[in-house]
Amino acid sequence: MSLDDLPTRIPQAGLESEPVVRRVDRASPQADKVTRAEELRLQLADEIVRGVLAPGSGLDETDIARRFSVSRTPVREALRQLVASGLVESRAHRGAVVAQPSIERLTEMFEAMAELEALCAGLAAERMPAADRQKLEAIHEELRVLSYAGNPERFHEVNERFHNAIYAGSQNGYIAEMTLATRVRVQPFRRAQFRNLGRLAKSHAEHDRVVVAIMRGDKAGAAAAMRAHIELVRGEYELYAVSHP
Amino acid sequence: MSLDDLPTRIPQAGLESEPVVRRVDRASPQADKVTRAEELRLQLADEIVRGVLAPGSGLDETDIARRFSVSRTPVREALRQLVASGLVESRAHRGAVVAQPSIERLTEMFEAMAELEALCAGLAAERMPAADRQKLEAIHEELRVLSYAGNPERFHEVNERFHNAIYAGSQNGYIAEMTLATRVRVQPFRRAQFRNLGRLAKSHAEHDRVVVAIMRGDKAGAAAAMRAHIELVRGEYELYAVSHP
DNA sequence: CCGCCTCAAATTGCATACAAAGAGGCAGAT
DNA sequence: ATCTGCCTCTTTGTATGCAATTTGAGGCGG
Repeated sequence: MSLDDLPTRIPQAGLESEPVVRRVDRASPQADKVTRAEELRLQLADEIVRGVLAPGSGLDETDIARRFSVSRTPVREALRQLVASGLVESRAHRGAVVAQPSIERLTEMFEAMAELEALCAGLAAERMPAADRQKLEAIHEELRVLSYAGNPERFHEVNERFHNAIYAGSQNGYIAEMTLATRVRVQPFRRAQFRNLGRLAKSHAEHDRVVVAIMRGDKAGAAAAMRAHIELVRGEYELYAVSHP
Repeated sequence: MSLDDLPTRIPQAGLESEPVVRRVDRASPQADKVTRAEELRLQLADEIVRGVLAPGSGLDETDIARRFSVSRTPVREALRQLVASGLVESRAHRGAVVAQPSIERLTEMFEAMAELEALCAGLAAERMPAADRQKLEAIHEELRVLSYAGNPERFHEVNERFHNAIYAGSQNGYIAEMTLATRVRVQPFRRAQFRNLGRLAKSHAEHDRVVVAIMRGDKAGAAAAMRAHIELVRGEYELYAVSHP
């Protein structure tokens, strides 16, 4: 899977509850798979990540098939892929549900995310091409402005571009994908992230230390700053208390 | 997926070319899914990892279905999961093949593996329970003996137990799974690893530095030693030169 | 009164039939 | 002779029907 395949910043679907598969017509060069299973996978992943489908929700194959006007076959394939990606859990003959990791598991995922993001930041400090460093600074500046404007929605969007830029800066697509995948899997549990506006400015200040270290080529500093950032961010989250059977 | 689900050390299938799905009757507590798709997934993953199915080999759905005496449906589901796990690549209407990453991609995967293993080793140095440390030392000792005996087959098996023990020592299942998954994905390209027996002793010496650091609780030392080990190991591999379309 | 066993309903797993999309070959034109 | 366009054939994608398994409820026995 490429970085852009993951459903992190899929265009807002609005509030249309039309039970129709939304065409994912992006201008990407390699026109993607146009199979129903693939569209379903993206659609369902999007809904899970955006919280439309809450963790623990049942994913009845027949229901979903009816909802999207397809047969159960592509639904099953989409669900299988979502299981493999970690967004969905299923047991044989017992149905599938949106993944609902235990608190311990979530803690592990956050720790992994901190380490992976720190790794990316450190590698970026060493290797990021000058042009990309400038772009990173531009995004960082954009975030500064947005932190004043106080638009959590838009801040969240640009914030993801910021982190993605650092993943790419690692110059290692495999690590970048792992990191993004982890971010995506944690996403459903960080819905309330930028609710309080004070967080925006704090976040920007933390970012600043990361950016400065990367610009300096300070590998250890960038990694440490990013690790600290993620750990602080983690503290702000409302981790849904989930009980596990 | 749990650590044990991954097909790293699946019991030898021998040379029986019987086209019958082998029952995976392990004594694990939670009896696994017994669906044909799941058995196929394990079987195919095993064959890919063991090199029976070489990178680039075509995976014809109908052929596989005939070979295992099942319909195409479970075959398709197994293939989809393998695609998601990275062992198989497929394009719509064009079939699936055993993943054949480019040299650049393989290099990325090795770097990721080095970093992940180093992370695990560092965390293990900090957190590993005393009992598990003793088990690690026991495995390490076992490897020492095997490095004299000069049995590459068995050495490889115990070597995996060694690394798995360190993954587990991180006390972070998510990171452990990522690391193992990466190791599995690289596996098809490191077949010739322990061909020359001199490598066994060298490998044990490198392990020794890792173990000593972990026992000391020396996080940075353990990480550095493991990173060095993986990078040395990487140098020994014959990376299949693959051309990419 | 509690627990176990049996049975039925619902849901997933699998098989088969059909549709659609690429790939390759052949023919005709340049 | 070569290139291009069409046609066919192979392979994958989808739909639908049937089989198998789980699970809950109800009855029977202790």
